[in-house]
Amino acid sequence: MLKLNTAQNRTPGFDGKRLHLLESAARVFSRTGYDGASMRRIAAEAQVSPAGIYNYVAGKEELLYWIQYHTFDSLLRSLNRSLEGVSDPRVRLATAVRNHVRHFGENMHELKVCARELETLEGEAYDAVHERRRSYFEAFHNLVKGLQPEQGHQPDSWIATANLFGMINWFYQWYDAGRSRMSLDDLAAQQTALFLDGYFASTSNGDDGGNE
Amino acid sequence: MLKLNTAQNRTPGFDGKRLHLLESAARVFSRTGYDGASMRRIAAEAQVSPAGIYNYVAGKEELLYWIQYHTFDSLLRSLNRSLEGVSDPRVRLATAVRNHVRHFGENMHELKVCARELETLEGEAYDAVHERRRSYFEAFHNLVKGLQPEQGHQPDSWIATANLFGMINWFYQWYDAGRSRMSLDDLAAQQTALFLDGYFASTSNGDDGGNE
DNA sequence: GAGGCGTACGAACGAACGTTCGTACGTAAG
DNA sequence: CTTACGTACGAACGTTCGTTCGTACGCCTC
Repeated sequence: MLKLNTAQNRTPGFDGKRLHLLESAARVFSRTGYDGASMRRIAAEAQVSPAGIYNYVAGKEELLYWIQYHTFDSLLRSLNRSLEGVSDPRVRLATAVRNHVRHFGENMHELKVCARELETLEGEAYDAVHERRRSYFEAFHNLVKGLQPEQGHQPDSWIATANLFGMINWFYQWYDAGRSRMSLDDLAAQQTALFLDGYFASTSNGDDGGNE
Repeated sequence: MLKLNTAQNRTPGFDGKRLHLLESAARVFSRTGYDGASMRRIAAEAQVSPAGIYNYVAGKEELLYWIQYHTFDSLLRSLNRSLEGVSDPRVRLATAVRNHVRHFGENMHELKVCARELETLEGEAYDAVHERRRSYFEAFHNLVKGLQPEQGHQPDSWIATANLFGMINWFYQWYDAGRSRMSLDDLAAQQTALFLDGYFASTSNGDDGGNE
């Protein structure tokens, strides 16, 4: 199961075409869901014949796998990059949330697929994506734990992180990038403030809650 | 489209059997998604023949419709019931969250379907469910707005409510009722405290943030 | 017993699914 | 020019889908 399309003799432009195919698939998946999306529709979206898809991926399953793996991997990568040189715990968390929300806004289709089809893959493919996802969550969990260096043990930090993930993942359900008057950065700041200081403090202050 | 199974001469037990069918369908939908669920599997889960389903509903679409409509409707009903006689704004919000989380825990399948298949239905069916969903959200929005009676206008209360919904809706992704050491009520209290006072205040206090 | 109706199911329908096969075209190496 | 190979597609495969049809059984009313 899940025989990946291994490296072989390729034509220049192969990678670019496969990337284009993955983007098209992500669009269709985000619109109709994984099961509701047909290879024929994906092919039409990518302007290829249905059979032509199989020159670039081994099957429908691998399309979803690459989309999810690439998304979590690049999320994690850009997170680590944006955290470089930032030391204040509150600012670090704010940076992470901003990175997440920006990534969401710019790759709405991919992340929608990642949020909705978490349990679709099975076996090795699921495990591989799960590992990246877990790493990303752990990164956030560490940021949350880092908020309180004075306390040795914080039993609820895991659940607090899970709730934070709820806020920053659920917003794809209601946020419309083109139509909203609020920018992605403003939204991220508000979510950070809400998590750190709660609704009262984050709204009675004019700013985002005091992160430097 | 969406011709509902109108009231006709029924046998006693008809409603009970249909309810049982809806519960079976909700289980299958929550396991494999709407598109991934086949009528044959739903029939097997309900211990009926595939053709027998059509004695109780007009089709697959109506199964999802009834599940979603009934879920939001009973959520809204139990919310209003549990708010009776509660006046303190913070306690009202805590009550609403507790009601939501309890309902989630007791009807995991149905609410999972409601969270994941929000955009599956179309036309009149979607509109009917959407109206119930909107009413439920508005109820929460009013509770949030009620937290600050002294301020006339709170522009971000809508977004804050949406973020609160993120917390209390996303937890089906990680909460395992049977395996978690935290009760549903404790979780609800923690989520309320997190929303009201933020991570610092809600965890440095030992209690749930001061409700009652 | 005869008739009507609600309920149940096996069989079958056309449609759509993911995927494979055979073939054709274009290009780079021999 | 010939050969080899990556790329592309139309056609077709077997399977599964949601749904319908015809029929049979059980129960109530005459």
